[in-house]
Amino acid sequence: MPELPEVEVVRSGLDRWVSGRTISTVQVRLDRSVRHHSAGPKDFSDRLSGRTITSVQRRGKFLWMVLDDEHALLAHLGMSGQLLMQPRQEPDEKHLHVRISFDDDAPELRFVDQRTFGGLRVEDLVTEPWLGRWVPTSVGHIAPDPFEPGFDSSLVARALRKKATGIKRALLDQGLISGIGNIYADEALWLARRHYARPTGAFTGPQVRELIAHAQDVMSAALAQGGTSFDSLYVDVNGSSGYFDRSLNVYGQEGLPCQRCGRAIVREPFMNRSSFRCPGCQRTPPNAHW
DNA sequence: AAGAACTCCTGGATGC
DNA sequence: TGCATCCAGGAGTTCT
Repeated sequence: MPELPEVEVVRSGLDRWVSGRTISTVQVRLDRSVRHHSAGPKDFSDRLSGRTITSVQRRGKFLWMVLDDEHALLAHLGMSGQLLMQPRQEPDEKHLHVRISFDDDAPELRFVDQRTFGGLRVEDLVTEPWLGRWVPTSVGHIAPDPFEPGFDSSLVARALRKKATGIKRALLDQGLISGIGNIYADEALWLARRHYARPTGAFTGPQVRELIAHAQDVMSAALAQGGTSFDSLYVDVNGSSGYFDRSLNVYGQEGLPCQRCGRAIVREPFMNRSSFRCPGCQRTPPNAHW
């Protein structure tokens, strides 16, 4: 499941493969994959034909290709989305939903997505309120991620402490800080020895900043691993595969001993999914906000 | 209006 | 063995 590090691997790969190239035709094979493009699949294709991609950018888990007409092709990978560079003669993947062809002989760009939570859309660019950065319309409410120049953890801490909710809900709130998903939230909380239901209001500013620093650390480590294996035609999303086994301390580790205290990691229902924590070093706080 | 719940989806894993 | 159920979860939508 792509979170910030996995999306960044895709972004950097795409930047190398598609920047400067001109789109010839776009084939939408599954309308659902462009469902957020309000004007429909035909308009989606029409707006891309003839456009040249100037750069590939990212905020949190959103990535977009800036076009030469001041619009952007925005992509979100959802749970299982992949953006692949494939030679034209390569057989279609089972879940190939959108094919973007270029006016040259180099590989085409394919959007492949088994669970179809991801999608593509063409949007205007707008100025967002935190850094004044030029982003696609629907990214306008997504807060800066910890790797952006100008990211201000003090600002995040102030906003977060004002929320009436639990700390993990806040970490997952892309309007507060973006890029963090279920995996890295659990890992950052373990590193900071915090329970996921600790109320945001119980945190001091420095405690929030420490937690954010841990999130940065774990995502940097993941990015370092995902980045190493990427040097082929294949712009992949499973940067998680190598990372999963080696470095995760709590996520998916139910029943295994905590690397700090030896207590068995527990899995608990949370927001219709799961939270993993060590019952020894991440104690349930008073006034827990589930 | 903020915060929480619900919803979308597929296929591998699990249970009987 | 085969069928049914569970489970993964990002973010837009709907609810309270």
